[in-house]
Amino acid sequence: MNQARKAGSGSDGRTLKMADVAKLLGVSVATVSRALTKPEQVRPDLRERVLKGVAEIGYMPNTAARNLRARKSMMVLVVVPNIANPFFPEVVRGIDDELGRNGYGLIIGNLDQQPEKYARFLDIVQSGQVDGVMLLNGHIPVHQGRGLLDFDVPVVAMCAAIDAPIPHVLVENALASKVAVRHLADLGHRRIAYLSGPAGNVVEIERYDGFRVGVVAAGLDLGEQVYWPGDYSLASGVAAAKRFLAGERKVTAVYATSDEMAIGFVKTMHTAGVRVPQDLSVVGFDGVDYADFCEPTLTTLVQPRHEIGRLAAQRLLEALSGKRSRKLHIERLPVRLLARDSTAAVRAITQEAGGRI
Amino acid sequence: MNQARKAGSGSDGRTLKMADVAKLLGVSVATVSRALTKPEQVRPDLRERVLKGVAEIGYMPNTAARNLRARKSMMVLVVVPNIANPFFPEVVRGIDDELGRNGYGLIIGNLDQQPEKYARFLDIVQSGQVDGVMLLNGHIPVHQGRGLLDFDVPVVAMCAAIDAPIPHVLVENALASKVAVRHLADLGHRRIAYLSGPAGNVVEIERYDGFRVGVVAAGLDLGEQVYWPGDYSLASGVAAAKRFLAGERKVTAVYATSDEMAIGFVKTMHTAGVRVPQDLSVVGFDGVDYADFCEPTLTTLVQPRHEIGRLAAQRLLEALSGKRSRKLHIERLPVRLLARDSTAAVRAITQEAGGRI
DNA sequence: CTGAAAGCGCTTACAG
DNA sequence: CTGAAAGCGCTTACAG
Repeated sequence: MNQARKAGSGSDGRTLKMADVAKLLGVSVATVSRALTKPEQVRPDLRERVLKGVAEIGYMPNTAARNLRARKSMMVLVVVPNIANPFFPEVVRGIDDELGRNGYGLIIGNLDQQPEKYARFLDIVQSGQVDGVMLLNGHIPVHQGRGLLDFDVPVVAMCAAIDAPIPHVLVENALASKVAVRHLADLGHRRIAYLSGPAGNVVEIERYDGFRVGVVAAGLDLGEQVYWPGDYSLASGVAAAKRFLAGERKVTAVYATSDEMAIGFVKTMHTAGVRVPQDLSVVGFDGVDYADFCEPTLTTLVQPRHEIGRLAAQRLLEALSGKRSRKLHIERLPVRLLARDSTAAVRAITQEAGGRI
Repeated sequence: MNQARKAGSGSDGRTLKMADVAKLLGVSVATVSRALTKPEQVRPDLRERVLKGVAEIGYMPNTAARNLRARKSMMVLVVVPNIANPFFPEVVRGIDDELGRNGYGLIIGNLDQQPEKYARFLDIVQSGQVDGVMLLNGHIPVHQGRGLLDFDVPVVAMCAAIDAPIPHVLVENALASKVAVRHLADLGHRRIAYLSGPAGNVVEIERYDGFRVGVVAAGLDLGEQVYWPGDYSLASGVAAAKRFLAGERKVTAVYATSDEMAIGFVKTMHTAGVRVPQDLSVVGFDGVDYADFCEPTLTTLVQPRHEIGRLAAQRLLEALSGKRSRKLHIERLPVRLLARDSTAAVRAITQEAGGRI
């Protein structure tokens, strides 16, 4: 027999349970359990002996049994609108860092634009598989009369606001828009198109409001700015570009409220022979990685994605430990303008056109 | 009291358990359990009555209790090297589609280049939290003497080969390289640089082997081709570009074995004033989304990411149902060349240089 | 501080 | 086909 013994299993190959470990160490099951979960309740010398024995044996408690008895799962459900959107993974990493440090695991619920998935998320909550929920999707999961808030779990929202009395971690959307307008105005732009997010979306409302405030603050004429409808998607950026190309071209700059839209817009412009930033300056929003791969590299408003996740996870942990209940509590993180190559001064642009490369 | 009653809870607010439901419906707990998990064992009329009652009450069985008793979790661990790499989310979606259809959930283990995370993954397996494991990371998780294969769970590998007797779902790497070389040779390129993956990596070996076979098959001189070391990362593409710029420039085309490397390479070239495809053609590998956002859009070998995930999940399901045991079994999916703007004919290029835009 | 025992909420032989 | 009962592997009052 040169086959290695299975880790944490007896000579009969069966997985060891706590009773086996207790017998092996000559203590009670309760003592093993306490040494593992409430070490301060066991006398130091005994505790060390048990812990050392457990490590040597390679024992690991059964999660289902522990969860059943302790009535908690040490798992959190993270609802993401679309995991393929490059914005979210970094937020999830922030969540994972903070939650993992505290012993919690993640179940990622990828909504994938399929609202019928809400049913499964609610099942996960109702069946006790998670102790808390983090919503990045802007909505309370609801399905056939059942709603997430009907269950007794802590919930926090992030990235997108939700009309419910729960803690939120958002960014300074209005301020970010002001900064974008200021950046463009400083470059001499007087007429800017605002490429919007989905109508009715709270984040969108904040950004548009900030845009108008920024326009006034920069001394531009509100009546000369243009509003283009969009929905954050690449496709809506492409659509906006096509409408722009087909109509009068009064603006010299575009402020797109997502990088995806900005990139779809720029690509379509280039295909049509309109150059960015020579003919048109473009500002994006989010700071996704590929905003630095495209050409020109995209000037954008960088959201602190990791920090958003980390802070929201912290708020959930507070709720899990009973320190915080369900009530509206909005925190805002700052957004940073990262000026790259998609924005340039209005006049210099016209002169230098074609002078590059 | 206009507060809605909590779903699946009694008038006292306590969560309903199966015994409560059974009493409410006037049947035994066993019957409720069977109606839910083994409906064919219950007489149709009774079954319907129970199922209807369960739905009306809004009852959902406790997962921990079910897992403990049934000795399974209906969860699968998916080990991903780096979830922020845009290649993986689509593979994970393929897995999720197939596994979800069969009632399994996913725990995503993001390795994030931190091998110490293997310890946590092993804990997840050893504590019975998952029934199977899918490895996209090219390695068997090992930590301090414990190894994944020491546990009695089905394991399948995908995307990257692993030196262990388990099912694999890979792509036609060698063939893909041949196709890339053929594409470049058809455009008139005679000297190609091969930008490699990590040395020793089985997938890399296959791709390089296919490259050499393709060179010979296309009638090119093996001795005139160039090998550049890389590791699939954006940074290694940038590094290769810098070395290329600093040395003799003998090649007219580059075959990068990842899109990340290709994009890093092209960006660095452009910054230095070398144009793609006018001065140099570039082929990538993977078919990530942003290969279509960069400029020029990247000619690349598209991997069937969703299908890789789906097929591998299917193999795991077979193993979970006992139809398949742990043994080496490699399946290969085809890779498709998607010709875009980063490759062009050698002669036409030189003539047209600068003629664009 | 430690141990014996109850019990978390299910599933599944077993008996009828 | 249905039900009564054992038991999955832990944690946690409770007693000492």
